[in-house]
Amino acid sequence: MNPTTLSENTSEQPLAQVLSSPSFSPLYQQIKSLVLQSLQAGEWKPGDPIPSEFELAARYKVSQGTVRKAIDELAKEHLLVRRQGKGTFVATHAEQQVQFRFLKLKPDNPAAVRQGPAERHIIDCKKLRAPQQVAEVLGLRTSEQVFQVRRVLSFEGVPTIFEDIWLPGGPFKGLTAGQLSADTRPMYAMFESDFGIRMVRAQERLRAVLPADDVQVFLKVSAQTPLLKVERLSFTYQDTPMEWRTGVYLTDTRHYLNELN
Amino acid sequence: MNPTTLSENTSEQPLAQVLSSPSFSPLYQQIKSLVLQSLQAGEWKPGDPIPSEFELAARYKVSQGTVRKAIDELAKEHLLVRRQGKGTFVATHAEQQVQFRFLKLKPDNPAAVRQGPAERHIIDCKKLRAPQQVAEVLGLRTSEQVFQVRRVLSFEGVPTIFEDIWLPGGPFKGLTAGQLSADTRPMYAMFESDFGIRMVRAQERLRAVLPADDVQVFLKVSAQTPLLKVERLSFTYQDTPMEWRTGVYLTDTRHYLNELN
DNA sequence: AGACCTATGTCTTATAGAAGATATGATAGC
DNA sequence: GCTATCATATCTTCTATAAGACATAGGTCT
Repeated sequence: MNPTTLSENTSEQPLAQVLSSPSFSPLYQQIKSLVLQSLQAGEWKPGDPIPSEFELAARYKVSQGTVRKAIDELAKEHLLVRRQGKGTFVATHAEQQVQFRFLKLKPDNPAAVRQGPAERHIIDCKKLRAPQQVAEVLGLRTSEQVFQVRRVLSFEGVPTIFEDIWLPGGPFKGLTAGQLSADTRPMYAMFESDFGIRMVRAQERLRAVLPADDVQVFLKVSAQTPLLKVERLSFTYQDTPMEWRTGVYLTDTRHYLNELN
Repeated sequence: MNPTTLSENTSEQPLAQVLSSPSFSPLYQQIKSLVLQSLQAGEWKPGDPIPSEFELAARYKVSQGTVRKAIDELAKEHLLVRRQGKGTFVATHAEQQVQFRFLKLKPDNPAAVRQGPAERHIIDCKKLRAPQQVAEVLGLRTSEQVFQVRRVLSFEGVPTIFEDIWLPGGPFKGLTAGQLSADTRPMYAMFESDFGIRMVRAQERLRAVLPADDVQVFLKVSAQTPLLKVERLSFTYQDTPMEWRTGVYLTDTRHYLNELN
């Protein structure tokens, strides 16, 4: 027997990969992958507790410490949340008041304004064939359907963000404008509960631009107002791109905050 | 005996903090702090190896595994670099070709241009009393001296970045314009080798602006060209602010890349 | 309500072997 | 005698396992 990779419940053996196997990865990394698969398969849903470390250890036939290291990493990536004395839970966007997980636009003077939730206004929600560029970034064919959602976010009545959101038609089958308007939760929370899609990571490209004609109208700004353009590609499990979003932010009284290390 | 915190070499006891102590932190966190202190004190200089895990374990009177966990975290924060079979080394900006650790301005089309190093041009380097705002962010008094460095970075001959850099006069005593021009390494590498100052983390605030008059000249752009303004506050060990930098980036053929998770 | 038990995650210690890097010494060939 | 090569030893980090002490949360029994 020569298990270079770890599948579930194969034999009674400790399931340690053989030495100098062609492509080596530590045991705890393999466990991490297996847990990730269960996560993606929906075996445990957001908010649910996953089995205890000892149960998982028995299931994968490794020690509890190895499971722990795998879970440690998943917890650091915010895919799982540990609660001492209770268990380990699948992370969810719905629960916490992290209003917008990826939105990092902060008021310049936090003390002056009380940061209420943003007011949201859906402009439209259309279903259409994927334009060339959208198909490319989302890994679709141009023959496939996508949703296009356009909306404006306002803070204290001031229109501040205009967003153009593209979603693949398959996974988001049944999405409607009404649903988008009615839901008061963050958009990613709705993706999770209504479509079972959890965004895991994202990549943003920032630049400074001047507003296009329609943006001038939506944000009520002149053609000379510089705006922060944010192109965001969001990924779900397994690094599958699931959302392509381009937004323009008004940054006269707010800024995009970024922590580096 | 009731050691709630861990100091070096106190007694022969295992040095575990007492239970339910008022402010509790795990042992490995305390070790981490101690290592951090040695790092800051310059006991081990950038590039140097630190003592082996067993040596540190003996020194702090804890087990090797605890030291390991402390070092794990420091390595994840890029303060230390582990090399299997060789040892653990103090991270340095000098070595790697990570040309600019915090600079995330990437060409839109990486394939088209071969990304050579940026050409640097120092405009001036002055020593003056800290202006109000600079004093505030750097935690100085307005009576204290600071250096102001202004420079332009160009890519393939195109002036792309104009930066205004403020450094506290004390730690950077002796800095000259000539030194800045002569050094071909990244600026943070010079800070490290010449002044023993290592930037550990930074915070950036981004917004879109139109160029001021002088910026128009330096970057050769019109008054209507939108620019990405980046205000960066960099911290050294112990979260001490050590550099205040405001830059404007030309983002017509480049973008600021950000990874979120 | 209070005392107690149990299940869970957390922190520390300990042991063992694997793997990479380096130094040392023996040996073979010239 | 000198040098090149190989084997070995030793030091390092890396991975896996195991065990005990403890904190926290929930339930149960009195």
